[in-house]
Amino acid sequence: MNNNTKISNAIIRRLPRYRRYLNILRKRGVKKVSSNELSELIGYTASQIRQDLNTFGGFGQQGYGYSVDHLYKELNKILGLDREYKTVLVGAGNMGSAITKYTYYYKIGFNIVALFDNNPALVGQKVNDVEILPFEDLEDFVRDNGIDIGIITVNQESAQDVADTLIRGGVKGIWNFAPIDLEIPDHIAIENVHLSESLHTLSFLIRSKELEREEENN
Amino acid sequence: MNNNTKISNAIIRRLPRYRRYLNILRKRGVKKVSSNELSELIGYTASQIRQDLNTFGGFGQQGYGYSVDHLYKELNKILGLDREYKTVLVGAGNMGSAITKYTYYYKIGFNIVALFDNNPALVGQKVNDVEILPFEDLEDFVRDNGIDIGIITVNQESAQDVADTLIRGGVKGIWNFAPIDLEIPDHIAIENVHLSESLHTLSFLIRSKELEREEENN
DNA sequence: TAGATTGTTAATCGATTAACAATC
DNA sequence: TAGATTGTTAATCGATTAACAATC
Repeated sequence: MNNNTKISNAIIRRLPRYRRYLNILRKRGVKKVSSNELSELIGYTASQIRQDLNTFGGFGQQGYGYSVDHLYKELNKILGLDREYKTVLVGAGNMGSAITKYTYYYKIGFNIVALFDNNPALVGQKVNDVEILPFEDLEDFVRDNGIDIGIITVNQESAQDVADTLIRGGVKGIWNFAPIDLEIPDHIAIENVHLSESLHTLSFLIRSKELEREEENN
Repeated sequence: MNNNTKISNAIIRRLPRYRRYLNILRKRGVKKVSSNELSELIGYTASQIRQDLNTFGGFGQQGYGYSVDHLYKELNKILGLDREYKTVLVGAGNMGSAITKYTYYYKIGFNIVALFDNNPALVGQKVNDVEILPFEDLEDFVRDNGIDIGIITVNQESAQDVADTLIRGGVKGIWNFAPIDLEIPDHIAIENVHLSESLHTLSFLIRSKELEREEENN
């Protein structure tokens, strides 16, 4: 299925989006969808949609289209959403709490089983029934409980140390919110949410559109 | 400078990263840097770095390299970070509060001047000295105070309505955290932070690396 | 001046789109 | 069977890399 051919980053970024729209269709009770209909909905070309899906398998039926339900399930499998991930979060500050409540609310297989912080004032408290434990317990906890994912919501300075600890404990992936590019061995998955860079992108876009308008007025 | 040639999305996404690394060098007191040194640091090829920068102007000096300080300042200008943005946030829940405190902490020209929520229990409360106002005041507030940016941290169902209201009020850009693709007129800038899609990407990467390992063992 | 490194053109690579044969 | 739509190959487009002349 994923037959060792490296999937390009461009495709990977589109997959969760396909899934999201398929889910919408599914909830609406739509049974089948063609690449053309999907194209109108999602905004990618029909050709691209067919190409993308066909890197993973032939999920459609010629002359008919795609079964919404089937394609949705296949996308879940492709995305690895057909299983549970045991997750810990490190850095139980504002962002950490918000993320904890967020993943709790949208619970979809990412089960945060413990929070960690090195602030003694926070240790022992709970966020959504999840206890905050001291940072020094992190590595053992990860190892003993077979934790799959570590979420990093500490500051820039501690982020690499936290990542190293999580990896020593044996996590498979890291969801990083610290504004830094972590050094990570090749076999560990990493996904960054760089909020300030996102905000700077918005700033760039605002400025670009202002410049466009100025030029139009010339 | 930005002379109406459309900047590709690929380049735009790299710009904040350049800025981040230039800032690191600047703080270290480094005065000059070559595209080769930058390449080792950031991980893009030297050629790409020179290409990228030259879409905005010739910031370097042949035989010497780039002045860290000058390039950093130019990047700030390019990114529109040489000004202040008046900002409001709509949806003062967990994520909203966290984002408010976050931008407050990293304050870099994005000044959140008011929060909005339609929950009467929240209205009147404060987050970091910023008051929570009732949602029905949003449009007038945006108009009367010349708000530039609206941050959306409400749920999926209300997000489009919030966006419409912000746009009627006259914002120039929207930073959207709701898991939906907003319908936005062309002259408004939009930047999405789709956390669940980011998490799904991580899930995909974890699964991919597992598959890789399995194949190696065959 | 000689050495270094940019700015920029040309070559390559990869991703997207178009086209159409296969087939339901 | 005829019509529709996929799966897939071929053509195009755009982005990245390589190369080198310009120049500090």
